[in-house]
Amino acid sequence: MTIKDIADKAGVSKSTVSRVLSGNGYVNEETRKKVESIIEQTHYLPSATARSLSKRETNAIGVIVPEIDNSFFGEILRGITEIVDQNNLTMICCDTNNNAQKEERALSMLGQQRVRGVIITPAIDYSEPNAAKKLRRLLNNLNVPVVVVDREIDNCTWDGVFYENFQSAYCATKVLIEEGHRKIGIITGDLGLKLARERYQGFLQAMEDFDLPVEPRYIYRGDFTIDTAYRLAKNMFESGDIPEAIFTCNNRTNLGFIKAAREKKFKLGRDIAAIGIDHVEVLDILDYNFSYVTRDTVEMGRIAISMLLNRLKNPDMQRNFRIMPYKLVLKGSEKRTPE
Amino acid sequence: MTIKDIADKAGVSKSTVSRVLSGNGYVNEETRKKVESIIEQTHYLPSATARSLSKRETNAIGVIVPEIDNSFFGEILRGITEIVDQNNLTMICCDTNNNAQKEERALSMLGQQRVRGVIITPAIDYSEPNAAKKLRRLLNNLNVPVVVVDREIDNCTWDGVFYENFQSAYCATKVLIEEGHRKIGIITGDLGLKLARERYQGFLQAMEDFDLPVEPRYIYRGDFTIDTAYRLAKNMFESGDIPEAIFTCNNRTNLGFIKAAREKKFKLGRDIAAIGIDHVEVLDILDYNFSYVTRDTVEMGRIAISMLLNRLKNPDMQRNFRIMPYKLVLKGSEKRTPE
DNA sequence: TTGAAAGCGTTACCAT
DNA sequence: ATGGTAACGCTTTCAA
Repeated sequence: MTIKDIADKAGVSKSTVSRVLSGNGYVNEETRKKVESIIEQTHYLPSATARSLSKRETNAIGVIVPEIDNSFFGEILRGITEIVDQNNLTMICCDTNNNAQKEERALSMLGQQRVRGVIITPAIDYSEPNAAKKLRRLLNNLNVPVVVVDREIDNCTWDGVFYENFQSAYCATKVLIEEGHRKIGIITGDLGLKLARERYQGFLQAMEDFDLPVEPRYIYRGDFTIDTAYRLAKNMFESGDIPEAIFTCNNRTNLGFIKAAREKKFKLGRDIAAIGIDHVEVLDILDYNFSYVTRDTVEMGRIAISMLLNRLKNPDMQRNFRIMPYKLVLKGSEKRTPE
Repeated sequence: MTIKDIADKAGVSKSTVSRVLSGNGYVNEETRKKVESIIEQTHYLPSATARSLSKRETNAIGVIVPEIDNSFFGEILRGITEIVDQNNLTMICCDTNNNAQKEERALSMLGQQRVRGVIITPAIDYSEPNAAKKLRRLLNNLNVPVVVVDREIDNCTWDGVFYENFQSAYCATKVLIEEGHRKIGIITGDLGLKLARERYQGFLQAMEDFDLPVEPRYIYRGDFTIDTAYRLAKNMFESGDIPEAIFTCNNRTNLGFIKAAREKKFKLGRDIAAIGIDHVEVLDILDYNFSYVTRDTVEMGRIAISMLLNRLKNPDMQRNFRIMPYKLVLKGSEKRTPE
């Protein structure tokens, strides 16, 4: 079923059908009705492929996430789809599983699909030293607008939505300090990532500003995974040398820590104080007493796609660089009050 | 940058370039090298659009989920992307937010994109009476293989991956019964959905088989949302007429119930027994004592996409209809042992 | 207000 | 082993 078939059935030319389809150009009311009814009857759907080729432009955008089954990205995707839908776009979605090689293939695929733009949260790459450079080259090669989400790419000029990493970490640490804790530890993220370093810096700065010593033995170097955070926390609890308070640096790290604490029968807010970065929906639902700083993740998705659309409309506008503000949510775990 | 440009630079014809690109047909080793090096240098990426138009076939598949930010679907998508990636396919992803109208538009979009097949978990639709019929018509109109996931569509013959709804509910209920509970309640899902009815039936059958009376006042009709389950459970706790054990029918319902129980200071496994359907990753991580029956969700995604690929290869094969087996995971909440 | 025809970037068939 | 060319299903320009 092609536009030609419709034209024949309606006794008009392809051009006319094309006009009623697109709404561009003049077409007699009678013929329009006629054509429309035939389209209706036949359930004709125009080929986006042919249309794209002819117009030299698709209506697809590419989205690359590193962990599609992480609720954080689920929420980002929810925000993106809302607006994609409102604008009659098509979302091509890729999951890299935090693997740079998969990311490269995804980028190549999106290039071949001639997407109008891409929204990306880069994969964490441990092995490759100049991974950022390569990623920039690949993205540049696409020659379309890019919006970077959450994880910055060094030395790039693309639009992006990020987070007040330093400030939120500073705030979280300050909360612990103001509760009177002195021996404060941190389970960091992968310090190869800028956002992890920023969070770590926020912690250090707060400690310094309040004249508290940073004890190296209370710095636990994690990698943003549940397993590592769990292992580090478990070792900590078993070591007997336990800080009064712990700051954990993302949703996975929060969970790894909480798991270990539960296992070791350390009750948050009583035996040890704790605060983290990022919310975990289920903990909220359960009114679990874990305090944290967080942001509106769904909104981050909406902002990312909006930036992309704006850039498409106005390619020369100045760089959009949005930093999501943090919100502090206290649930009691920031305290340490033996019952 | 088109195939023509590459051909010119290499001093050969488009045909030859096309051959080295696709690997089909003969091409001299020397010229191949030459062409390949030019492709390399210029970062040329062939147009999937043009290719699709010419070959009259895309390499895209469409995936429609009702709640992209629900971890259940996050896991399904993870399974799908794994295999999509291995097969050099493109995944176009749509979220319907459980809205039939959005679903309809998504289907139209996928039709225009000429996807090779679609994997769908239909939206729940409360208003429309003959929604199933309409959905079948829309899917039929696409004229491509369909794989239905988790939520059945009445009177259809498409391949599908579902769940042992009846059996898992029966098993869960039996666990409660064998723990010695007599007054057993249920928070159902939306009984407009077949899978919710099947789970309800499983409950009823187990009660009957063990000669236990089903008390209408302990049948709480939910709709698979956290909020409704929470409200129902809260009312139950406040009513004073509380069953000894409760069976909850999906991951959202589990959470709504647990929330209410926590709020009312009812400790699972001590003050009230409980068991649910579906796992909640975070509860597992925390070793929360909530018992449930569940399935391998990521695997469901893998199975769905595999079915689609098989059907594409062999259109006439008999219907694939896979029922995921349930696994029982006991964590203590099935008991009711005052300390 | 309508139609004819060229063109979009590929593939595939037929010659050579 | 390579090149020429028609075809894929649309849009768009130009002419009528």
